[in-house]
Amino acid sequence: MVLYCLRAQETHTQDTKETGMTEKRLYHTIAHAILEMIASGKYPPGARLPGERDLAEQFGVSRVVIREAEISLEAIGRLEIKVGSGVYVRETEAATGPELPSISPFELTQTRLMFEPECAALAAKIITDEQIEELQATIDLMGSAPVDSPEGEQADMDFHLLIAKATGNEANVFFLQTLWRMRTEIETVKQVYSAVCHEDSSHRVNEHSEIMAALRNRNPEAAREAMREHFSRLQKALLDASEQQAIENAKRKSDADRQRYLQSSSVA
Amino acid sequence: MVLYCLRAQETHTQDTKETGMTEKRLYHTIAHAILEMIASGKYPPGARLPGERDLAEQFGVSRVVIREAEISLEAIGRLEIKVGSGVYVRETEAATGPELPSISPFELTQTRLMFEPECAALAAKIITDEQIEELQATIDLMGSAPVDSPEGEQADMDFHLLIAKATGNEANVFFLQTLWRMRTEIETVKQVYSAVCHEDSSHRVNEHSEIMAALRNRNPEAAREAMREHFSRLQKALLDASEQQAIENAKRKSDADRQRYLQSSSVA
DNA sequence: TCTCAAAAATTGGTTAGATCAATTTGTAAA
DNA sequence: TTTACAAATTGATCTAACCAATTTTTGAGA
Repeated sequence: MVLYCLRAQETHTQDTKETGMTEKRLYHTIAHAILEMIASGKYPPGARLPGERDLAEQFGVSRVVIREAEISLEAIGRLEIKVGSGVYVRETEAATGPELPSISPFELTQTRLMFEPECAALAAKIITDEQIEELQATIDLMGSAPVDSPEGEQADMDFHLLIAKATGNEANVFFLQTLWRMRTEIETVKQVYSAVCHEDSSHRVNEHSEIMAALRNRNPEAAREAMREHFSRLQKALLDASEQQAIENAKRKSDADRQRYLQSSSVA
Repeated sequence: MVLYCLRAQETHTQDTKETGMTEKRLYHTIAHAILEMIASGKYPPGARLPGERDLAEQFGVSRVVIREAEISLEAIGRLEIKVGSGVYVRETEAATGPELPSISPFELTQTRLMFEPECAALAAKIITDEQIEELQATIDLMGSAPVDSPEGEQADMDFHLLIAKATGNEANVFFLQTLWRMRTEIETVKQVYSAVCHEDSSHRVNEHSEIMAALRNRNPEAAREAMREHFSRLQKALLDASEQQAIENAKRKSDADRQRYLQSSSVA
């Protein structure tokens, strides 16, 4: 491998002129070589690649070229670059399409906090008895399913999705589905969410029940407020979790985040 | 544009620490800025971007960062880099974002009525003076541009998009863009909207100005209410238009029927 | 005046070396 | 054993060059 790449570098210009087959830019060649290293099984999904400095020496090129190659592979979802940690081989392969933006769990929760209470309020006005029954079923299921089980997750999604459907607006359904895709398909969001939901599940059933009650009474304001409370608490839980994860001077950041989000979500 | 990006660079570290929302790596920020330049229409498909050295100076970063940004955009097919010639905008464009469902203009407007007032309320709390200036520019532009002109449409979109950006939440920006895609890419929605906007444009500038005023005063409730009013009126206009259109369709149909029957009777 | 090849300017590609910031790891004190 | 701080690691960015491919300009010759 190393030999090949050294050769590729040394005879770089000639290769392109004589054969017209090898890549013109060095970083393309290197990117290709990195993909081959991964394909060879030397670096399985999740593994960490050697540092820029090591690779630069191995391939006999400058660090910049290594970086450019890794950046291009990151852009197409094959690598994940973590500052101060290293470069890792992505395992997803297929799931994460380029169609969703890269957002943080805080951003997702804030957007849900803005959108879903309005859905609940609208749904409260026109929800049918059958839909209320379906909603109740998801709550019962979530109460009996084990914590963190796929069934519990499914029930959680169904609850929110059914409320969107109860608005009778396909655009709302579409956005609710997209919000959920963000939660399950964006890697960083998925990790933080699942970490939080571990301790969070006890509150969830209660809060869903309160939303339920407001919908039963066809009370839009109460439904909106209950849904808001649901996500406000989740946002706080996320902040607490992020605080626990970063023990050091991340405290400053979390405090700033908390203050900002508490402030922004306080006005009804 | 340049102003925004310079700001992004200068306050880079602070941004990431205080909000946790903006991108951590500079070249991501620059890549995003380049995409915005393209989206603004300044560089249509096929056009050549300024050279690395120019962009580096404009954005106030080193050439390396510009290169990394362009390489990442090349990797996802948005740019084409030609050695010795320049960097060009790829014509692909289409198929950005998830596939849209088929919805009606009423559904779209209702969802905007639910979502965008919340964006306005949130933005009112944290919008910057620069962003307010940009917003005002879109209103001025819309006031001077001819009705139904592409410039007017663009200014309308920019107004709503800038408010979403002012929330500092990329998820909000994404949803706002998706809402606008629904308006422009779904055929039935596009037709009805353009029909309505013909008569509606006089109100639009006034309503945008009222939203503007609320944002200037950093008044979330007023901003929410003004945005609500904006879409409530639009919703009514849509209803009126659909009523008229239904009448016209009915008239046309009866005319056709009449003609057909007259014709058929004459033949007979 | 027109043509076309050589020179000059432009533009992306690469290198080297240095500094900064985030993260991880090692270590010593409590 | 746990905690807290120091040190090492690693990616991020900058500067200042120089190389190579391409485009533009120039000027001599037909």
